[in-house]
Amino acid sequence: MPAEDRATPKWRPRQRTLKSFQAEFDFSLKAICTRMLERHRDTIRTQKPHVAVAKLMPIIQTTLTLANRKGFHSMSLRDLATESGLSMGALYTYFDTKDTLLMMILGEVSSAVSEALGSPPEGFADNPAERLHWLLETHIYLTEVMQPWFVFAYMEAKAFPKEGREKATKSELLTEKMIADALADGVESGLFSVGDVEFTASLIKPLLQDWYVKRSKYRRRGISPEQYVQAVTEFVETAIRCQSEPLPRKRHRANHRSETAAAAAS
Amino acid sequence: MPAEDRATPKWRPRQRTLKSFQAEFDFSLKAICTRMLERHRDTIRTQKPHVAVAKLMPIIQTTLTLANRKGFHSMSLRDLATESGLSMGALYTYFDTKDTLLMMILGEVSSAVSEALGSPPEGFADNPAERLHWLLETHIYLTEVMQPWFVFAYMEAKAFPKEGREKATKSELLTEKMIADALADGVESGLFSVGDVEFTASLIKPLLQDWYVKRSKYRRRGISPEQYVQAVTEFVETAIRCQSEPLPRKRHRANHRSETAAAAAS
DNA sequence: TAAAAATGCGAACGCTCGCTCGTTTTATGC
DNA sequence: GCATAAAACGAGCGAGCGTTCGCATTTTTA
Repeated sequence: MPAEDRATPKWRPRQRTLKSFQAEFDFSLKAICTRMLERHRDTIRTQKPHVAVAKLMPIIQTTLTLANRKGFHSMSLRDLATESGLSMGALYTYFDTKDTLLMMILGEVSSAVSEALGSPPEGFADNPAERLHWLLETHIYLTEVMQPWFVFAYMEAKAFPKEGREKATKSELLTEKMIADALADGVESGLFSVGDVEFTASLIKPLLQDWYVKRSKYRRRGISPEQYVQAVTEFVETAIRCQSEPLPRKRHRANHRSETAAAAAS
Repeated sequence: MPAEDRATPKWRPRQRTLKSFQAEFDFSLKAICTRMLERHRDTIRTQKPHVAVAKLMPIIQTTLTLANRKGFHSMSLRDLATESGLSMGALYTYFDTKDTLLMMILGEVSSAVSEALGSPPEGFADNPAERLHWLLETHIYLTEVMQPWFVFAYMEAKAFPKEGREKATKSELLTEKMIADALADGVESGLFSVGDVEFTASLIKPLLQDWYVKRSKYRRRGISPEQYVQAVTEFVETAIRCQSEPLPRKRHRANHRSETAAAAAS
């Protein structure tokens, strides 16, 4: 039951959906593993690209599954070999160290963040609310598509070599900075009423993280990515909206409060 | 610079502080280890209570430090023995298994949650806003006082034996349920405007978790627990407030928006 | 102060880990 | 269809893990 189906008063702009995001970016396992191969031609000893990608896919897939279940450290390479249908020796043609495997995954996560969030559509200069909405929306759709990757990065980053921690931290701060910038924009143009934009940005961030860290909770409740986008946007906008004037936004529906209520009630 | 010191218009109610929370509950390391000993007299082989508590303290302290740095699994008992100033053998008079050590810590966390959040002051029946405020405040102060414990529970719970996971999950759901109840109360009395109370509660939760999971971030920014309480309360209340009538609350200051702005700006 | 109880100690054990390497199997080119 | 290169294999290595246990040391008791 997509939100678009219900009766709506008057005018309804086209909402960006998970599907439209997926049409825009290719974050499929295959695509990611292809990029991964390109970035690690030096450590991956397999010559033929199509063979390498074909084997990388189950390796990475299984790694994410096992590591997210028990922790990366607790996942033994023997388990990984068995589950992914390879031998111990074969694994080592795709990485030279268990830590390298970790870094390969972290690298794809942070580059995915840069790619998806790094190039916002133009024309946001005069519309901070829409810019903020785009940020939240894009982040949620990205982490939806790459959920196990982001959980992995979130849970394992701190435990590991310095380089990995820095990569994760930098990626996190980038997101927070972008939110803060959008907020600052809105404050400047008098649309938002925010005391400390950076502090507020750091309150918004956990709302985005919860979507992938606690994904199963929302799945259990039947909350779709689109519904989550709407709820978070609304929650945030209501909290930061300048009381004196309402927030006009092209893409947003008029009577949004009661509507989310209906959408959210499973 | 506590909030109480600044000039304030007219009437100012006494705000609950971290200090007043600490006066109410004893969640010092010593107190927790004492409770821990009582709960595990069967597995702790040391006879004299004061000896047991005296040794438990460095053991637990070190465990939290090392596990939060590298992960519980990656922390070896040899490291733990060295850092806590005991021998391998001595460790095993305080727990019979590494997993037991984990469970002992998880147990204290979940019982601390029950104790602190389980008995709200009376007189909230007719004031949902204050009830919600009390919940957020208490949770934030509790996790401030026991920060390493909560980080430990948050990061390690999923990786470990079924019993541990269930304990953590149950504790989490309890908190969420309490928030949802307070929200439902507010909706019923017309003070809050919330579509799905459970969904909204699950959006509020990550705001509470962020305080201890990302504690260093807020420390770096010079945000005090009191400031965080105020910011989160405000953020949430603004988002859920029923537009038609304002939220009257005994303990809240009048001009709170601009004030938080000042407080939050380091 | 000597006997007894409580506690601390750390080498040793069995096991699993990440990782290597000589061999076997599969794919490619002529 | 054979020679050669590419890839997969899996037993074996040393290291480090959690855990044990007999004995040394400290503390209490009488």
